[in-house]
Amino acid sequence: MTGDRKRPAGSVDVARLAGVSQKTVSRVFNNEPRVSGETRERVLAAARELGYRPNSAARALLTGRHYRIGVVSLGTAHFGPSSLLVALERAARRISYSLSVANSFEEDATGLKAAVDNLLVQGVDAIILSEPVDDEGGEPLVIDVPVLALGAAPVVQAPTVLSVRAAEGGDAAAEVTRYLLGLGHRTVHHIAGPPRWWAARERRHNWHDTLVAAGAEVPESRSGDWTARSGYELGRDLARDPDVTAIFAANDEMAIGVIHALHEAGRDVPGEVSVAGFDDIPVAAHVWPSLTTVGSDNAELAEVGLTYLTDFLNDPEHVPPAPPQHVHQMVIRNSTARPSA
Amino acid sequence: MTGDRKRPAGSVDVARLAGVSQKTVSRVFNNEPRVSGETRERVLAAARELGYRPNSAARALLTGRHYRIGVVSLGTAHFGPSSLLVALERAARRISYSLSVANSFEEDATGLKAAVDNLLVQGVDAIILSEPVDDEGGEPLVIDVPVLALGAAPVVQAPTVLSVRAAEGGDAAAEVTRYLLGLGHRTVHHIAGPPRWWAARERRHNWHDTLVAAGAEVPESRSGDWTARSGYELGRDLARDPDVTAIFAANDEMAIGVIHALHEAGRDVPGEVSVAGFDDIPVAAHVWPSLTTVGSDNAELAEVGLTYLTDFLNDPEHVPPAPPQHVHQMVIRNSTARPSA
DNA sequence: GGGGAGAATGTCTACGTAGTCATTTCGTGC
DNA sequence: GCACGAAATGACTACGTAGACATTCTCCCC
Repeated sequence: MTGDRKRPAGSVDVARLAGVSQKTVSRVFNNEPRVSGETRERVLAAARELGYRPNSAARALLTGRHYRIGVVSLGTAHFGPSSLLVALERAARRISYSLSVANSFEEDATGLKAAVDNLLVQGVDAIILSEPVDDEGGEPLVIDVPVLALGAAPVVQAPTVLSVRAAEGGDAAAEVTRYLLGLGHRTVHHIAGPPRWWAARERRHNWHDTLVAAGAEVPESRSGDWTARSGYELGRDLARDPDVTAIFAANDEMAIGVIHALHEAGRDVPGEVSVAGFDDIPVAAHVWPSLTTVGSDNAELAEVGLTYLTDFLNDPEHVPPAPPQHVHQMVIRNSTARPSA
Repeated sequence: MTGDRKRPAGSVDVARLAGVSQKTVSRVFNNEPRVSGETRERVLAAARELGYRPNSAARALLTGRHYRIGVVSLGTAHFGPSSLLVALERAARRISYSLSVANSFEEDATGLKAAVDNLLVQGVDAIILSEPVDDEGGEPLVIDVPVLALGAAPVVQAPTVLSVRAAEGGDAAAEVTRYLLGLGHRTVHHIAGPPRWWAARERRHNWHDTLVAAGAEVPESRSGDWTARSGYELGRDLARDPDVTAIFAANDEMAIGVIHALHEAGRDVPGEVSVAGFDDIPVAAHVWPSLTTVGSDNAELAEVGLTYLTDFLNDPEHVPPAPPQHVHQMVIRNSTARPSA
């Protein structure tokens, strides 16, 4: 009945059907004020009949705005990045933006640049670096749209670089380390994340400084790759050392791997060795023993960061003075205890 | 030195600098054959100097192709969907497509429609439904681009609906159930996923049919929400029932929750109760006890599905006769064993 | 050296929308 | 009933690219 439409209806078709000019259709769909209620109704009815949908490409061509934000995530399905991505999409959609994703894969040295280029080519109004890594190559990444870095500001050259920082005194890694020392452990061993990652370096750094400040011996730390498997492998070495009574892993999955290794070696957790993780992944409360860890509210981080970013996009002159902050929350469960004896 | 460019360079600017026509620039950037090597060089040099990047919006406006694929994922950070998303992006980028994500949130009944609309508005060449859920409303979802359903074909009305199916005889849930029965368990209890989810229904269905085929009693199954917490809560009930000796959870996280509940109730796993999961998440090998589960190669699923889809987009007349298939692989670990006496 | 084929490049145009500015319509006061 | 400002609408145009078609150039052969 409606006739087959070879190509989708445009605002001109809607205008013809509604008996108005194309410009008026444009006005209706952009919620411009100078349109009478009756005309608006008529246009909307016509649009509905034709199944009209504004052409985003034409709009972007003309205005230069895409209403799309690119997110550089990492090529992993770890809980942190994944939940952040979900939260970002949700926050973006609420303000009528859409999200494009590009992953920077660990094994590919040029991954970050390739991911960013992929986003720039398709047209994005800004780029969010979720869990940034540093480019090893040394030459800074050139990005010609504003950048929001979540958690850190890596070496990028962009018109504007915004960031969401950890709250003052909210060094979560330090808090965990202090907590373990406070239980009576002589020192705390650390299993770090890959050093390329800003988050991994920061956690290691805070752990290190906390030990030094407390006058505790600083054991050598070794780096895993965030996976439970890497935690397991590094954990087997630690399990052999009877002096090890407390281990802080840079994320929960490695912590779970460490506990696995300790179990296998016959060392009780937390009886002989305390283990703490980082992230508070959903299973952390349900593994055996349940994991002491630090959670962060990724939903809020995404919401706050995205608002900060789009506020800037809408009014670049008016950069908020202070970047928003992000807080962590330690959760004490059963994988940590006072040292025996 | 390069002078400030208020707006980014276009192909016209490049053409002027290179001393050629705009159309020739277009040819170079589209790898068209009729361009001499020397001209190509000159154009590329000019483009480099100006920092030229083809305007995707203009191209999309003219050609109607966006080289962008929309993925409807779910608003969760579970391993299955997340790893699939990562794999899809990787596969898409390899063939010069980009990916837009929209999440359909569980709590929002209109989530699926809203997610799809968000994708359609921004312009995508096709939509991938990862882990589809059925719209409860009953009225089918109308999508005016081709759709690829991974794992199932939900009720959508689209010009083309492709799907990737489970391989023949690859009923992974059936395989797990048979395996548990084969160990000597009288029957197998099941903790299902949310019934809206196609995957949850299918696993439950296969579990059910396998029990019936084996002449085993079919216990009532209850549904969780994929989280470890829901598995824990449902598991507490099962832990009280001494007849329960084998439990098959619809995903690994719920299985971990179930084991938690059993531990708490003092029931040994796998000594008294065997528990199997589904997905083979990375920590499954490292929890205590390590988890018997079923893994699937999401990277391959993404690769195969995306190739199938883009082949179709490039040549719609030539639909491959049979949809590609997807295989699962059972991994037996320490959470399952023969029933004790 | 004229002709011709094919390679290389150019000209012109349309895609669908929103900005700019012009024009029409409406309501109000006198 | 006329002037006048504001509200409502319209006409025209540009955005950056690629398709269709035209034109020029190159090389080779008789």
